[in-house]
Amino acid sequence: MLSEHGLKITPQRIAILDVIMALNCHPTADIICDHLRINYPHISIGTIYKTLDAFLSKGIIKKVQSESDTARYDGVHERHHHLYCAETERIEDYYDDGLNQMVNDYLRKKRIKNFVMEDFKIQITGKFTDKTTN
Amino acid sequence: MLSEHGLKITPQRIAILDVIMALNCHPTADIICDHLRINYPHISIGTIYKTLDAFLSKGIIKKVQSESDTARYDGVHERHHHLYCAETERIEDYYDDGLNQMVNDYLRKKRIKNFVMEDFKIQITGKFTDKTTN
DNA sequence: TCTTAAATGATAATGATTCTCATCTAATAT
DNA sequence: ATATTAGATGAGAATCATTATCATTTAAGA
Repeated sequence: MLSEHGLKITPQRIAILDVIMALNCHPTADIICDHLRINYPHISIGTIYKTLDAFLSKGIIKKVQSESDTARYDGVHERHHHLYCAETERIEDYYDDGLNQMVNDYLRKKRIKNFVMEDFKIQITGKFTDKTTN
Repeated sequence: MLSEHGLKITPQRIAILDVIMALNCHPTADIICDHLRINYPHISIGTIYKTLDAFLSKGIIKKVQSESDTARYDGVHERHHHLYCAETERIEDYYDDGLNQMVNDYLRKKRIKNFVMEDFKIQITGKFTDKTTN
């Protein structure tokens, strides 16, 4: 996966990618760091940020769009949207192919003036009625 | 508007609200500060942040969801979505009642498990083909 | 194995946002 | 109109996330 994108393979990068894929929540850099330190006590937070940037620019991960001040990352590639509770900052993935197609068709046909659409994301805000598992 | 929400009316708050409504882009706290300083050279950036927070908690303004590190604010109340170019960080409002209704109907009918929807927002990412006016 | 460009780690620097606290002021009661 | 007071302001310090610096180390190809 790393070499596919022309990134040098290092133990740190493998570990970081593993953690993001294993935690399939939407972790902050600090949360990623906490998990890495278990097996990798000396990894530097700077390295984590630089690696996350490298992954972002290659499209291996995405930043989650949110209103909060600390960045959160997402390793899921399939097209999906987010359920978001402003109160608790909890974010869950929402998969819905029917919704994707419907909105995609609509926007493609619409042809927005002065804009070429590449992608879209829906944030569905509200309240969760169950408990977190993380 | 301020008294409706139980906020004390001060010249600073009036000025801040005026600036947000006048600039109908999606300004950062710093940009708001720059504009305020023209008529209000002594206003403190701390006051601006505190006032923006007060406005947010009353629902007078909204934070824009984005991937960037600096918060941007939005004073528009009608339901709308955002056109966003990652490269230039430009954000434009996108109004589309047909889209609103279609997605709203779909999601209401769907009844997402363990979640009560309150609202949704669509970020349409891509590239602008014209020049900014700001 | 050698070479080298790139990655890492430690730490300093930056920039946005929040906090503190003494002073001031809007709103209400007098 | 004046006094009272809870809440707002301004200036600056403090915090937190993120980025930059730079000496050292390492992956990858020759």
